[in-house]
Amino acid sequence: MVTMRDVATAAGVSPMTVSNVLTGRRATSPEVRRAVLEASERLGYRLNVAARSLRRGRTGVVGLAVPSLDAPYFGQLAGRLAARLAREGLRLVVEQTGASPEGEAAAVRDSRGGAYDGLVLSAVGLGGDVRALAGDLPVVALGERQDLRRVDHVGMANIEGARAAAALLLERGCRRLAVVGSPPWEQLDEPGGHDGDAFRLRARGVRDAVRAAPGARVRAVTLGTALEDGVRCGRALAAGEPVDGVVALTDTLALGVLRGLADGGLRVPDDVLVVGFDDVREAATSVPSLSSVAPGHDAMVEEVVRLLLRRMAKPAAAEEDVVAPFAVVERESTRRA
Amino acid sequence: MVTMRDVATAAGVSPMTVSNVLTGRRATSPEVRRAVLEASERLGYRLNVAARSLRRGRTGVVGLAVPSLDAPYFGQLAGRLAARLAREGLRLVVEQTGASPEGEAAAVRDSRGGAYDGLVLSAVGLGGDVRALAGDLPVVALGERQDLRRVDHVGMANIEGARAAAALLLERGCRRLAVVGSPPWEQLDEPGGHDGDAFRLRARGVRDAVRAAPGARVRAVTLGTALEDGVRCGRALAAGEPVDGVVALTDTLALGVLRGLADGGLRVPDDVLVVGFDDVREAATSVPSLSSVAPGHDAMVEEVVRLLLRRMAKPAAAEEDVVAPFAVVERESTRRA
DNA sequence: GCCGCCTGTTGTATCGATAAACTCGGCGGC
DNA sequence: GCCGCCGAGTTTATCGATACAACAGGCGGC
Repeated sequence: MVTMRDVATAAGVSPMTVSNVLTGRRATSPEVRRAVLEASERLGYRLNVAARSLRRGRTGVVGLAVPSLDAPYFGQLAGRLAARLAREGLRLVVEQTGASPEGEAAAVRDSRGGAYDGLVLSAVGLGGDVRALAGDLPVVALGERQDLRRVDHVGMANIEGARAAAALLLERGCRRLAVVGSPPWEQLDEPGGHDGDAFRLRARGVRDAVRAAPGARVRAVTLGTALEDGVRCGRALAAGEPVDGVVALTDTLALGVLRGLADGGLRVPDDVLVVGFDDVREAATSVPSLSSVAPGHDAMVEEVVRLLLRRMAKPAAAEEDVVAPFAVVERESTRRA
Repeated sequence: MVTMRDVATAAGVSPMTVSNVLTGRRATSPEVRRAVLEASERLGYRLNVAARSLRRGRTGVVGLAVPSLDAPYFGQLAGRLAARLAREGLRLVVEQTGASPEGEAAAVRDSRGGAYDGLVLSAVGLGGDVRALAGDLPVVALGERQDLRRVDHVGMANIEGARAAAALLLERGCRRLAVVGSPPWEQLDEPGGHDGDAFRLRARGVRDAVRAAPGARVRAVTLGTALEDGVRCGRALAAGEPVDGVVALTDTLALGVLRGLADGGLRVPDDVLVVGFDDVREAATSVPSLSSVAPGHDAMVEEVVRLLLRRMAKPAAAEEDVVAPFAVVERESTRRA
């Protein structure tokens, strides 16, 4: 392996000068600079990032821990965040937690080893005192565990957004709704275990809207959260007691539901209206295109970066909890003929 | 920051003993082990990965560089690969190259800094001597640049797969085909610039199949490679000279085409048949579901890991170039009523 | 003409973990 | 009863880059 010392020897200067030339942190004479760059090029020198970050105590890398990499929502989040952080001179690396509290805790703990200057944690299961786990590592949480304490947090308007989504269906005349992805109805207000997760909050929003609509009913159908689970829910809905509107708590589920309803012979929007949540890119181009709650992706990414940079600069700053503005985007899946 | 020395002092042993207890590389007495673990826990000790990898020369991390994180194909690849590498005790981190040769070259160069023990490069634009760029870093390339020299490579059966996809349409009676995502037809055999990329290879496969079918014609429609570009292609096809079969060179394009054709009032499969390539998860659940060429994802991941581990163990081994077996998966989009 | 200052360069110590060599008490073998 | 060996632990040196202080030399000011 070629080290700075090798380059220094080849260029006839000290290692420190090589460092100065390559980082540009100190002035160097043009001749020396040229000699160093030439030697570095010729030897194929590569800076050792482990050595640098050991010495500097920083890496210039931000981690993003997501439940799974193959869900469109997280992929799109990662893409946006990577692009935004690049503008700050930071690299993003993404890793997968497997959607388990243990995986998420491990991601936080491991990140304290100094591999990242900061961590964006898209938590679905982890609760409790994340700050204690994170130590002095700057962490910004996404997702909706109410008991994510003492960390900066960027949230969505889950309740309000879902309420608006359900209200849209009700406005379009639906009276027999189904919620796909909701926890069992009777658990919505229980504290404990999963209190505060996005699914529960969104389900509450739907319930609120239904309660406010005279004559409307709603039932929960839940078989998981993956695309294929949505398909199964859609089939179950087509086969069971008739419904005229479906609120799917994520777009991934909603896209599955579209498929499942088609399997069961129901047409959207002719027989049933469907609305999703998250406004993933695919929602705009599915057949039929999917109405969805857009949680303000760009604003969220902006806030995540702002909070992260602020905490990296001021470790002791007070925690912030911000919620991005949402919008309901109406598309074919809720448009009455 | 709590270091090993701090833990050692607290436990009344030497730092080396702490290291031995925590890594388990040497036997230690039960009492000492307990004392060390207790102290480590109490002080909230976290191993510094920079220091470890500086000393060890390895990190236990494999990098995956993909053009973009928000394309379903790459997200799904990342998910699969992460899961598979976890079984080998390796972590995967993913980064985005922006689909540019510069971004890809930068990913390779940066990875030589010792951040990763190996790199999986999903290249779309990078050509030339990747080995020279990579130096001693183990690299396994995915994607189809023919001039990716002197690196291990896991490929798809692009020509054969695309030929089979087109053959499927021809078998179903299509005679006026369109290829979406193809380079301009007259460039298919040109050497140079982009010779060998997946789109060109796949387009050639389509051409081969059409040439072998008496009376069949084909034209290329290309406006980009993103989902939205597929939509525009679909609309253009619906508006232009009639076609009865579409080969989209990626599933992402194909899903867009389905939407675009619907916009143009054409029904799939009644008016037009559509087949994609990649067999992303969404293909199984779109409406209509999408026939696609499955490039053998699991086999590919298996081979990638095998080649990577082999090269990490034997840096001087001869380069291998393997191609996974493909299969055409037929779904609704090519099924005649 | 001497002094302080500025610019460019160099030694030295250090970041934290660990490989390798070394120490020491106990124990079985001949 | 002595020797060599083994297990458990310690010491020392090192991985590669860089913060920091020290240092050489040129130059303008009084």
